[in-house]
Amino acid sequence: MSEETVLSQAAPGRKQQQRSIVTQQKLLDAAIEAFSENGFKGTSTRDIAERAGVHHPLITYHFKNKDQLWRAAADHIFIAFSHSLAKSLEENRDMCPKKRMSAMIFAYVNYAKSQPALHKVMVQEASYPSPRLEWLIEKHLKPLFQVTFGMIEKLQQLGVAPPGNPALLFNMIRLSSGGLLALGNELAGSSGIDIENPETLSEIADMIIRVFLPGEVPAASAAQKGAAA
Amino acid sequence: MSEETVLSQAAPGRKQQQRSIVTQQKLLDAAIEAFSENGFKGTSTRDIAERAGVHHPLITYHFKNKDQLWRAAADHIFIAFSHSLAKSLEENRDMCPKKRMSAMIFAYVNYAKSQPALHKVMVQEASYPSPRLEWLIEKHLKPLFQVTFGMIEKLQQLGVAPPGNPALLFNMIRLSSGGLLALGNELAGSSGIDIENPETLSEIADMIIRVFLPGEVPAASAAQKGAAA
DNA sequence: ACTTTATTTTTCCAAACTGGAAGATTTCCG
DNA sequence: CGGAAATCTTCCAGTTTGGAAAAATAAAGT
Repeated sequence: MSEETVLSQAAPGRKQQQRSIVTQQKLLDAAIEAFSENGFKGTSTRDIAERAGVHHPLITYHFKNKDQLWRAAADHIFIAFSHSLAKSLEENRDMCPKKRMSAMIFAYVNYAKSQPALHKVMVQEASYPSPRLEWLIEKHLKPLFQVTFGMIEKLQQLGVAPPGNPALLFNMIRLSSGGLLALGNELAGSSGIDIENPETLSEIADMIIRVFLPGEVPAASAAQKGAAA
Repeated sequence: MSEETVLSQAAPGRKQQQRSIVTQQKLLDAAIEAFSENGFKGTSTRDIAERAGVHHPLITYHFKNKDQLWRAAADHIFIAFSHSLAKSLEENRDMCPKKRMSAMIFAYVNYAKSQPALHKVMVQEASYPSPRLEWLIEKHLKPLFQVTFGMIEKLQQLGVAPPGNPALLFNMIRLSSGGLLALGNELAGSSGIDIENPETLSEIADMIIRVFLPGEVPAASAAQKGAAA
């Protein structure tokens, strides 16, 4: 059953059907929504099936059980997210470090808007230790963060980002974008911030850059990247 | 039964007993913990009673029902929080605006550490619209935020805080402190950040100030407050 | 001490919901 | 058409749900 499903199914005599892919997709979308709203414990497989408009035993069929469905949903979110960041990095390969990071922040904000579950699920799972949290950290967070820490450090060396623990700085950027958008329902009422307005998104990204990357790249390293080895 | 319980009980013939206060406190603490971990829907009254080490019908007795218990728990968190902020403001009444805001950020970070539920509950409730979210916004968030928006605006006028929508700026500060601490379980594994270490807390507060309040107060307004009316 | 009230304990309920299994049925590919 | 893939229906045994009601205990108030 294709890359979407749990563990490759050895040698299936026949290829996966189109409708099956559609069903899996609907279940994944519904699962992401439900898990991000109510957490793992607070979500029932029946709730997910209902949101997907699908009979609940199909979860067993496609994903084996609730836990595997959760993992597939998390994969879905984080793989798409890291693709989105990678694409941004790729497109700005030749820009200066500050422009590259700025582009990444834009990508971050936009992805967080289209998929608020990215951050909600993290908060849900970080509430208390669990095997899922460990899995999430090892499989998705660490690899993603390692890359970013390096970028931040370089920006600090260039005087673009303020000094201090780069991991801390990165997490603040992360929360100012993803964390902010996850609060969408609250911000409208409490702060008059409308995250549905596309202009608000640019406003957020701009402010993050203004605040976290206030310096300018020295002329020496502006042309191409690599200055301090 | 005292200010802790739901709606004053007209004229009780006798005064509340000490053990009752203790029970209510235990239930509130347990409720805060449980609701912040699993959200309203994902938390059962029995789970709360168990954490409190108390028989579950006592919830009905003291708080009427699950919804009222949630509200009492939220009140408990937010009232203590706003007291903590008010105290900080009071103690630094005569300082310059930047020092005053810095002190408030310290207070914020420290409260968020001692009560991570402050932010967790917000994310939980902001997941989807609900009467609880509306109530929270109107009763606690709006009043609290109004004050802070004003402080931020003044700091922007003084050139201490970067320009832009003050509400946005404030929410970023809020997420960089409260939001960060709510992710404690994750940060240790993903970023090597140990929020149990008291030094980490100062590091966080320092960085927030460095990043969000980079400017210095002009000498003219440094002596006392009020410069621009 | 004795009555009255506040608080806790025990027991119960009816309903909804839990994750998952099993088998019948339909749809699609070759 | 034959067979595999996917879906639908039905069922289950058990737990959990929020809350009610009544019985028991502990603390005041006098």
